[in-house]
Amino acid sequence: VVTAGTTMLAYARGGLVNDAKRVFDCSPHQSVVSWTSMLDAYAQCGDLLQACGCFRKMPHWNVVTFTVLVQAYVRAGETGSAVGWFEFMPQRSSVSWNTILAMHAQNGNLNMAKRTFEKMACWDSVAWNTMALAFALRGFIREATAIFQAMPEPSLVSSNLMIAAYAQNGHLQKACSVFEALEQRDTVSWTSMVAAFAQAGEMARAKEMFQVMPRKDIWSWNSIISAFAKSGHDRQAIETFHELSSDGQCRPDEVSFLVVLTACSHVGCMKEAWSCFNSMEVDHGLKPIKEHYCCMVDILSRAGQLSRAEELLDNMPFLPD
RNA sequence: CCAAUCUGUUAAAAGAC
Repeated sequence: VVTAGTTMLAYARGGLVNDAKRVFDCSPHQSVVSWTSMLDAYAQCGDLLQACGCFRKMPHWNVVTFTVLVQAYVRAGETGSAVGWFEFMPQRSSVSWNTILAMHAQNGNLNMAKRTFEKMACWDSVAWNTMALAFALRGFIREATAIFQAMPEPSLVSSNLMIAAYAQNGHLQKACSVFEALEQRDTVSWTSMVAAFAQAGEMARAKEMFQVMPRKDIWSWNSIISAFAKSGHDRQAIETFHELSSDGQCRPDEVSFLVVLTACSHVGCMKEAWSCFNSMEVDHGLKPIKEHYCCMVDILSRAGQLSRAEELLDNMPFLPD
């Protein structure tokens, strides 16, 4: 019973809801925790209907259950229902409050974010970070800075988000200062700097950051590949993608393919695009999604291969829109 | 503390300017 939730969560993170469900069904005794993990699995894969169904079937709910449900509505973009359930739930934890706060921040609803923040009984590090983000996303970088400086206990996440906030608002130097002031850095810090230099058009320094960073994850790879593709270094993007494909630590994901297909499209290299697209499923077990098809159709159309583009659309496993 | 919340990578088009 204790490990069922953990196992299910592992499956859920990998997008393997069905496996999570199997573990759940095989558990001799289903606790609130395993029910909630199952609910979360549906929420994480974006299946709101299943999530709601799961919620209704549960024998008991607690504050975590409700919060996961609220989060499911947030992920589905159902702001009203999220708030509705948030207000309905019998108790709210700081995580519940932070969930709603983050929703308003992501929606760019600064006023609601402020109101929520003011209503909170206490502000933990997540609440402070989310509030700084709310300002940064709307371009209020001075206010974000003020929040950052007012934080009682800024965390690595706080610094990382400020690096990105400064970079996205054109303050590369400030991003660098925050990065240099860090005593501990994680992969997010480094990747944020790769993106920061790239956004400022400093590709040489972006590349250098990528090369010297102590550990790279898939986000780091995608970040540099995307930077190459956006700056017209499409051959480098494709080359780096191939390095990633033969890397021992990381495997390309859906984003990697989307980005490399874009690079192929820029250079008009249909052969390369096809071979990438095909290797997605064959070599990497990744199902192309709408965006990949879109990109391929675009490449084929530009190359004048309209019949092949149509053929691809006809063989798509989902309905075109 | 068996589950929930904050940070880095995402194509094209449209719209706005």
